[in-house]
Amino acid sequence: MFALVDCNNFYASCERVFNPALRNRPVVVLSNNDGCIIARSNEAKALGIKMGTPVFKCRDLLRRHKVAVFSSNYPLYGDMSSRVMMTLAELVPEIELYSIDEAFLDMSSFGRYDLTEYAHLIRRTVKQHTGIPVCVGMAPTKTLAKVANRLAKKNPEYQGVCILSGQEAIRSALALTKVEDVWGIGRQLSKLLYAQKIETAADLADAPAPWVRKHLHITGSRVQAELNGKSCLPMELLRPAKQSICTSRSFGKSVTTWEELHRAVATFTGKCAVKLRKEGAAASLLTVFIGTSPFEAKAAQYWGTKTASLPYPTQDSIALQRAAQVILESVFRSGYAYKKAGVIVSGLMLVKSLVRTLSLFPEDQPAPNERDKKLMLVMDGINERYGRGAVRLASENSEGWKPNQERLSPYYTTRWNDIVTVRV
DNA sequence: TCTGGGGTCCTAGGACCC
DNA sequence: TCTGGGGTCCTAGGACCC
Repeated sequence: MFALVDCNNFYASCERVFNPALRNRPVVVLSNNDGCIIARSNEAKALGIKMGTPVFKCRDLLRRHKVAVFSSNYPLYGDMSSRVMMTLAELVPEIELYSIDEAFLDMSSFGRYDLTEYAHLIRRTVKQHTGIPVCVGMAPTKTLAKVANRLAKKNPEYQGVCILSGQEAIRSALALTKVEDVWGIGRQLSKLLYAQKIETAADLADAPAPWVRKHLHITGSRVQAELNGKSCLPMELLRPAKQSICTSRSFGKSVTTWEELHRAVATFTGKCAVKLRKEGAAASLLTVFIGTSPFEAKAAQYWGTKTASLPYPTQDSIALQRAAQVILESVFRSGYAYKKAGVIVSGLMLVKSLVRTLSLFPEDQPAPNERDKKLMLVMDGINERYGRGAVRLASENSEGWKPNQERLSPYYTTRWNDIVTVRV
């Protein structure tokens, strides 16, 4: 048996933990740049606010119902997530951190336990330790555990717990689940499935396997097998090494000058470098992209992206920024109102297993700068001790492109000065 | 005025090797 | 009229997830 533990309305719940005045009030959390609604409390869902709605389209509704609106506060959500995960890790021998608000638990060693009772214990303990409400679904495969979790969320009478063991329980759960709500079946595939009159998870489980293999490929076949109780997706206890790292933002206002765009790209590159060093990885490829707003129908549109390979794999902010500037120069076109930019590092290798490839012409080969390497260590050390951004490269500067973040709550759990803040 | 960010996996096709 | 068989690597594009 697998359990899927999923936090309810996670970001909205995080905002509530430290602000009791928000209980029973509709709460929404916005995307970066305060653009879209990306989390809603149950009260906000009941008002008909849809996931992903642009704020400007429902500003009236938010005001009318006195909805509490927050910019996203990732330091808070990340910290609350690790508290939830630490609590879960104490309750079961093996846990897979699946996303910021979800974890799979291996329940195979709980044969002698009453699973329903244990699921309720998990819920109570997480609530008590962290203040975050969760739902628990259990079933013989991960995909079925997802189905179970969804039923636990949708049906208040389940009190946050749904156990699917036995054929009958599984079959009726599948009949109640629309095919587009199955994990791994997105918009495009459900369109294809509906055209074949495959409308529920039960229909998909019963569909001819060769047809599924042909049209939904290997991943779809696995989903089908998992719905039929055959476990294909094992627990993944170690997070696999990252293959790419991306930092990108929409801008608070349009950016037209080279200087502002350069500052943004330098900042994103610096953030990628920090993430690389945290991952213990070095990048051999660097991508820079910049673009105008696709929503401005009348304005001139431009989307520029370019990838360059680096002379040697590196995690050095300075080397990466130099390379990023060269790429930016080649994609930059003046005369456009830029709204977004980003940097991707890829071709990652773990530093500890890095073997330097020597050049046939060593005198031409650019060499890593040993002094800068030490500088990075010192910078990371200072920022670790005194807080993110305590020291940075001068090129990293948010002037001119800073995203909107008007409704930010305090960093309740990660910044001393914010801990004493009381908000009503 | 105002529309997110960060990832993964799979497939097909092209270029190349012997 | 007729032109092999067995591979790898890379990239772009499309699908999915949270």
